[in-house]
Amino acid sequence: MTDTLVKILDSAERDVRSKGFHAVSFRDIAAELGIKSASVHYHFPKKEDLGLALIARYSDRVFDALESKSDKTHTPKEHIDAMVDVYRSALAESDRICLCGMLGAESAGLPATMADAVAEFFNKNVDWLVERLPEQVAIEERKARASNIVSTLQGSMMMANSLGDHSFFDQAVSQISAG
Amino acid sequence: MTDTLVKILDSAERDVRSKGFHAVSFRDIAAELGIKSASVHYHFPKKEDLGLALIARYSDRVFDALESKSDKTHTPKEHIDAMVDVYRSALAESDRICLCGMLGAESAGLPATMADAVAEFFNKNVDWLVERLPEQVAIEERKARASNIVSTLQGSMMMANSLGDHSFFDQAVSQISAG
DNA sequence: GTCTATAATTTGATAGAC
DNA sequence: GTCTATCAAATTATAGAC
Repeated sequence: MTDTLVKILDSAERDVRSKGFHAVSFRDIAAELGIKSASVHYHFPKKEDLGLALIARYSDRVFDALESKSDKTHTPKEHIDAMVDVYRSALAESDRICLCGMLGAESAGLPATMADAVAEFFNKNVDWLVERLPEQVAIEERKARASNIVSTLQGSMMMANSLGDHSFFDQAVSQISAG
Repeated sequence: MTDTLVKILDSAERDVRSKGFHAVSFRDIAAELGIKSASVHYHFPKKEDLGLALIARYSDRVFDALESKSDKTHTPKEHIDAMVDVYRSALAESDRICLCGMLGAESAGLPATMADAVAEFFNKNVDWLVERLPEQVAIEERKARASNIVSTLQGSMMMANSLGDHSFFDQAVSQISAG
């Protein structure tokens, strides 16, 4: 059976991804698991500890999925498609936006350690793409294309969520060029 | 001199756009103006009232700026550039993301009236572009392009904010095609 | 319109029993 | 590891004086 720590992270991730970090309380999380808030504090003494654990786990999951989906692929187009699929799945499976999309918006109101971890997630996303875009394209152009793609994925997730229409995501990302 | 109501809206907008709706309190806003929270409640009895007023004012400002910037322009490219400029100015002048970008992320944790107003803002943004893209392009394709552009603007604002680098926005939106 | 005062609730967090 | 109990602070919101 799943242990409490994982259940706490699962519940907290759901809550943060739908309402934001400040709108989620230890009591909310505890109540969802049928335990007390003091038990949540046992696993994560400070809210910041919980936030950092959420970001670390989420980032690992995204990059594991990226490696897995692009395992046997080689072309830039296939790598772009892999990232689009990872984001699409994140939206479809949870009906929620990206954890770091939420925290990136709230950035200025978060502990600096969390804001830094979120920024690192974004940099890693862009870098992952830059390394897989066509070599013959100038590095500055590759950076621009990668920045554009990750921005589009983040923005379309947020808007699809707000509009209550997942097809908005597909519509918006359909315009991402093969580069 | 500016009256209190406008000062409240200005202060609240700054706070919500940097930390999120739930992270902002009536006391925060009052303290910034050197008044008491009860005085803020006089102008906006419920927090929801304040939120709705913020969205209405922000939306009006954006569409006024769009009309103004695209006043004497005619081509689709000029209209796209106008919208990019409006978003760039919103980021540059405030060092903050779009109010509705923040609230769209927090959507599920907001009063339904606010979530609906935010969704309407996004729909109006997309529609504004759809009406200005080339007529000869099929309507579905125009919708996809418009959705892509607004998504990219929202996403790149959020990421530029998280990364503390406004040039990220310029890099990402430089890829928006003239269509 | 702004204030003081306060109610009712929620929050992050801790001490200590089991 | 989970609980009860509790705290200090913060939150939305209201009543009523000025």
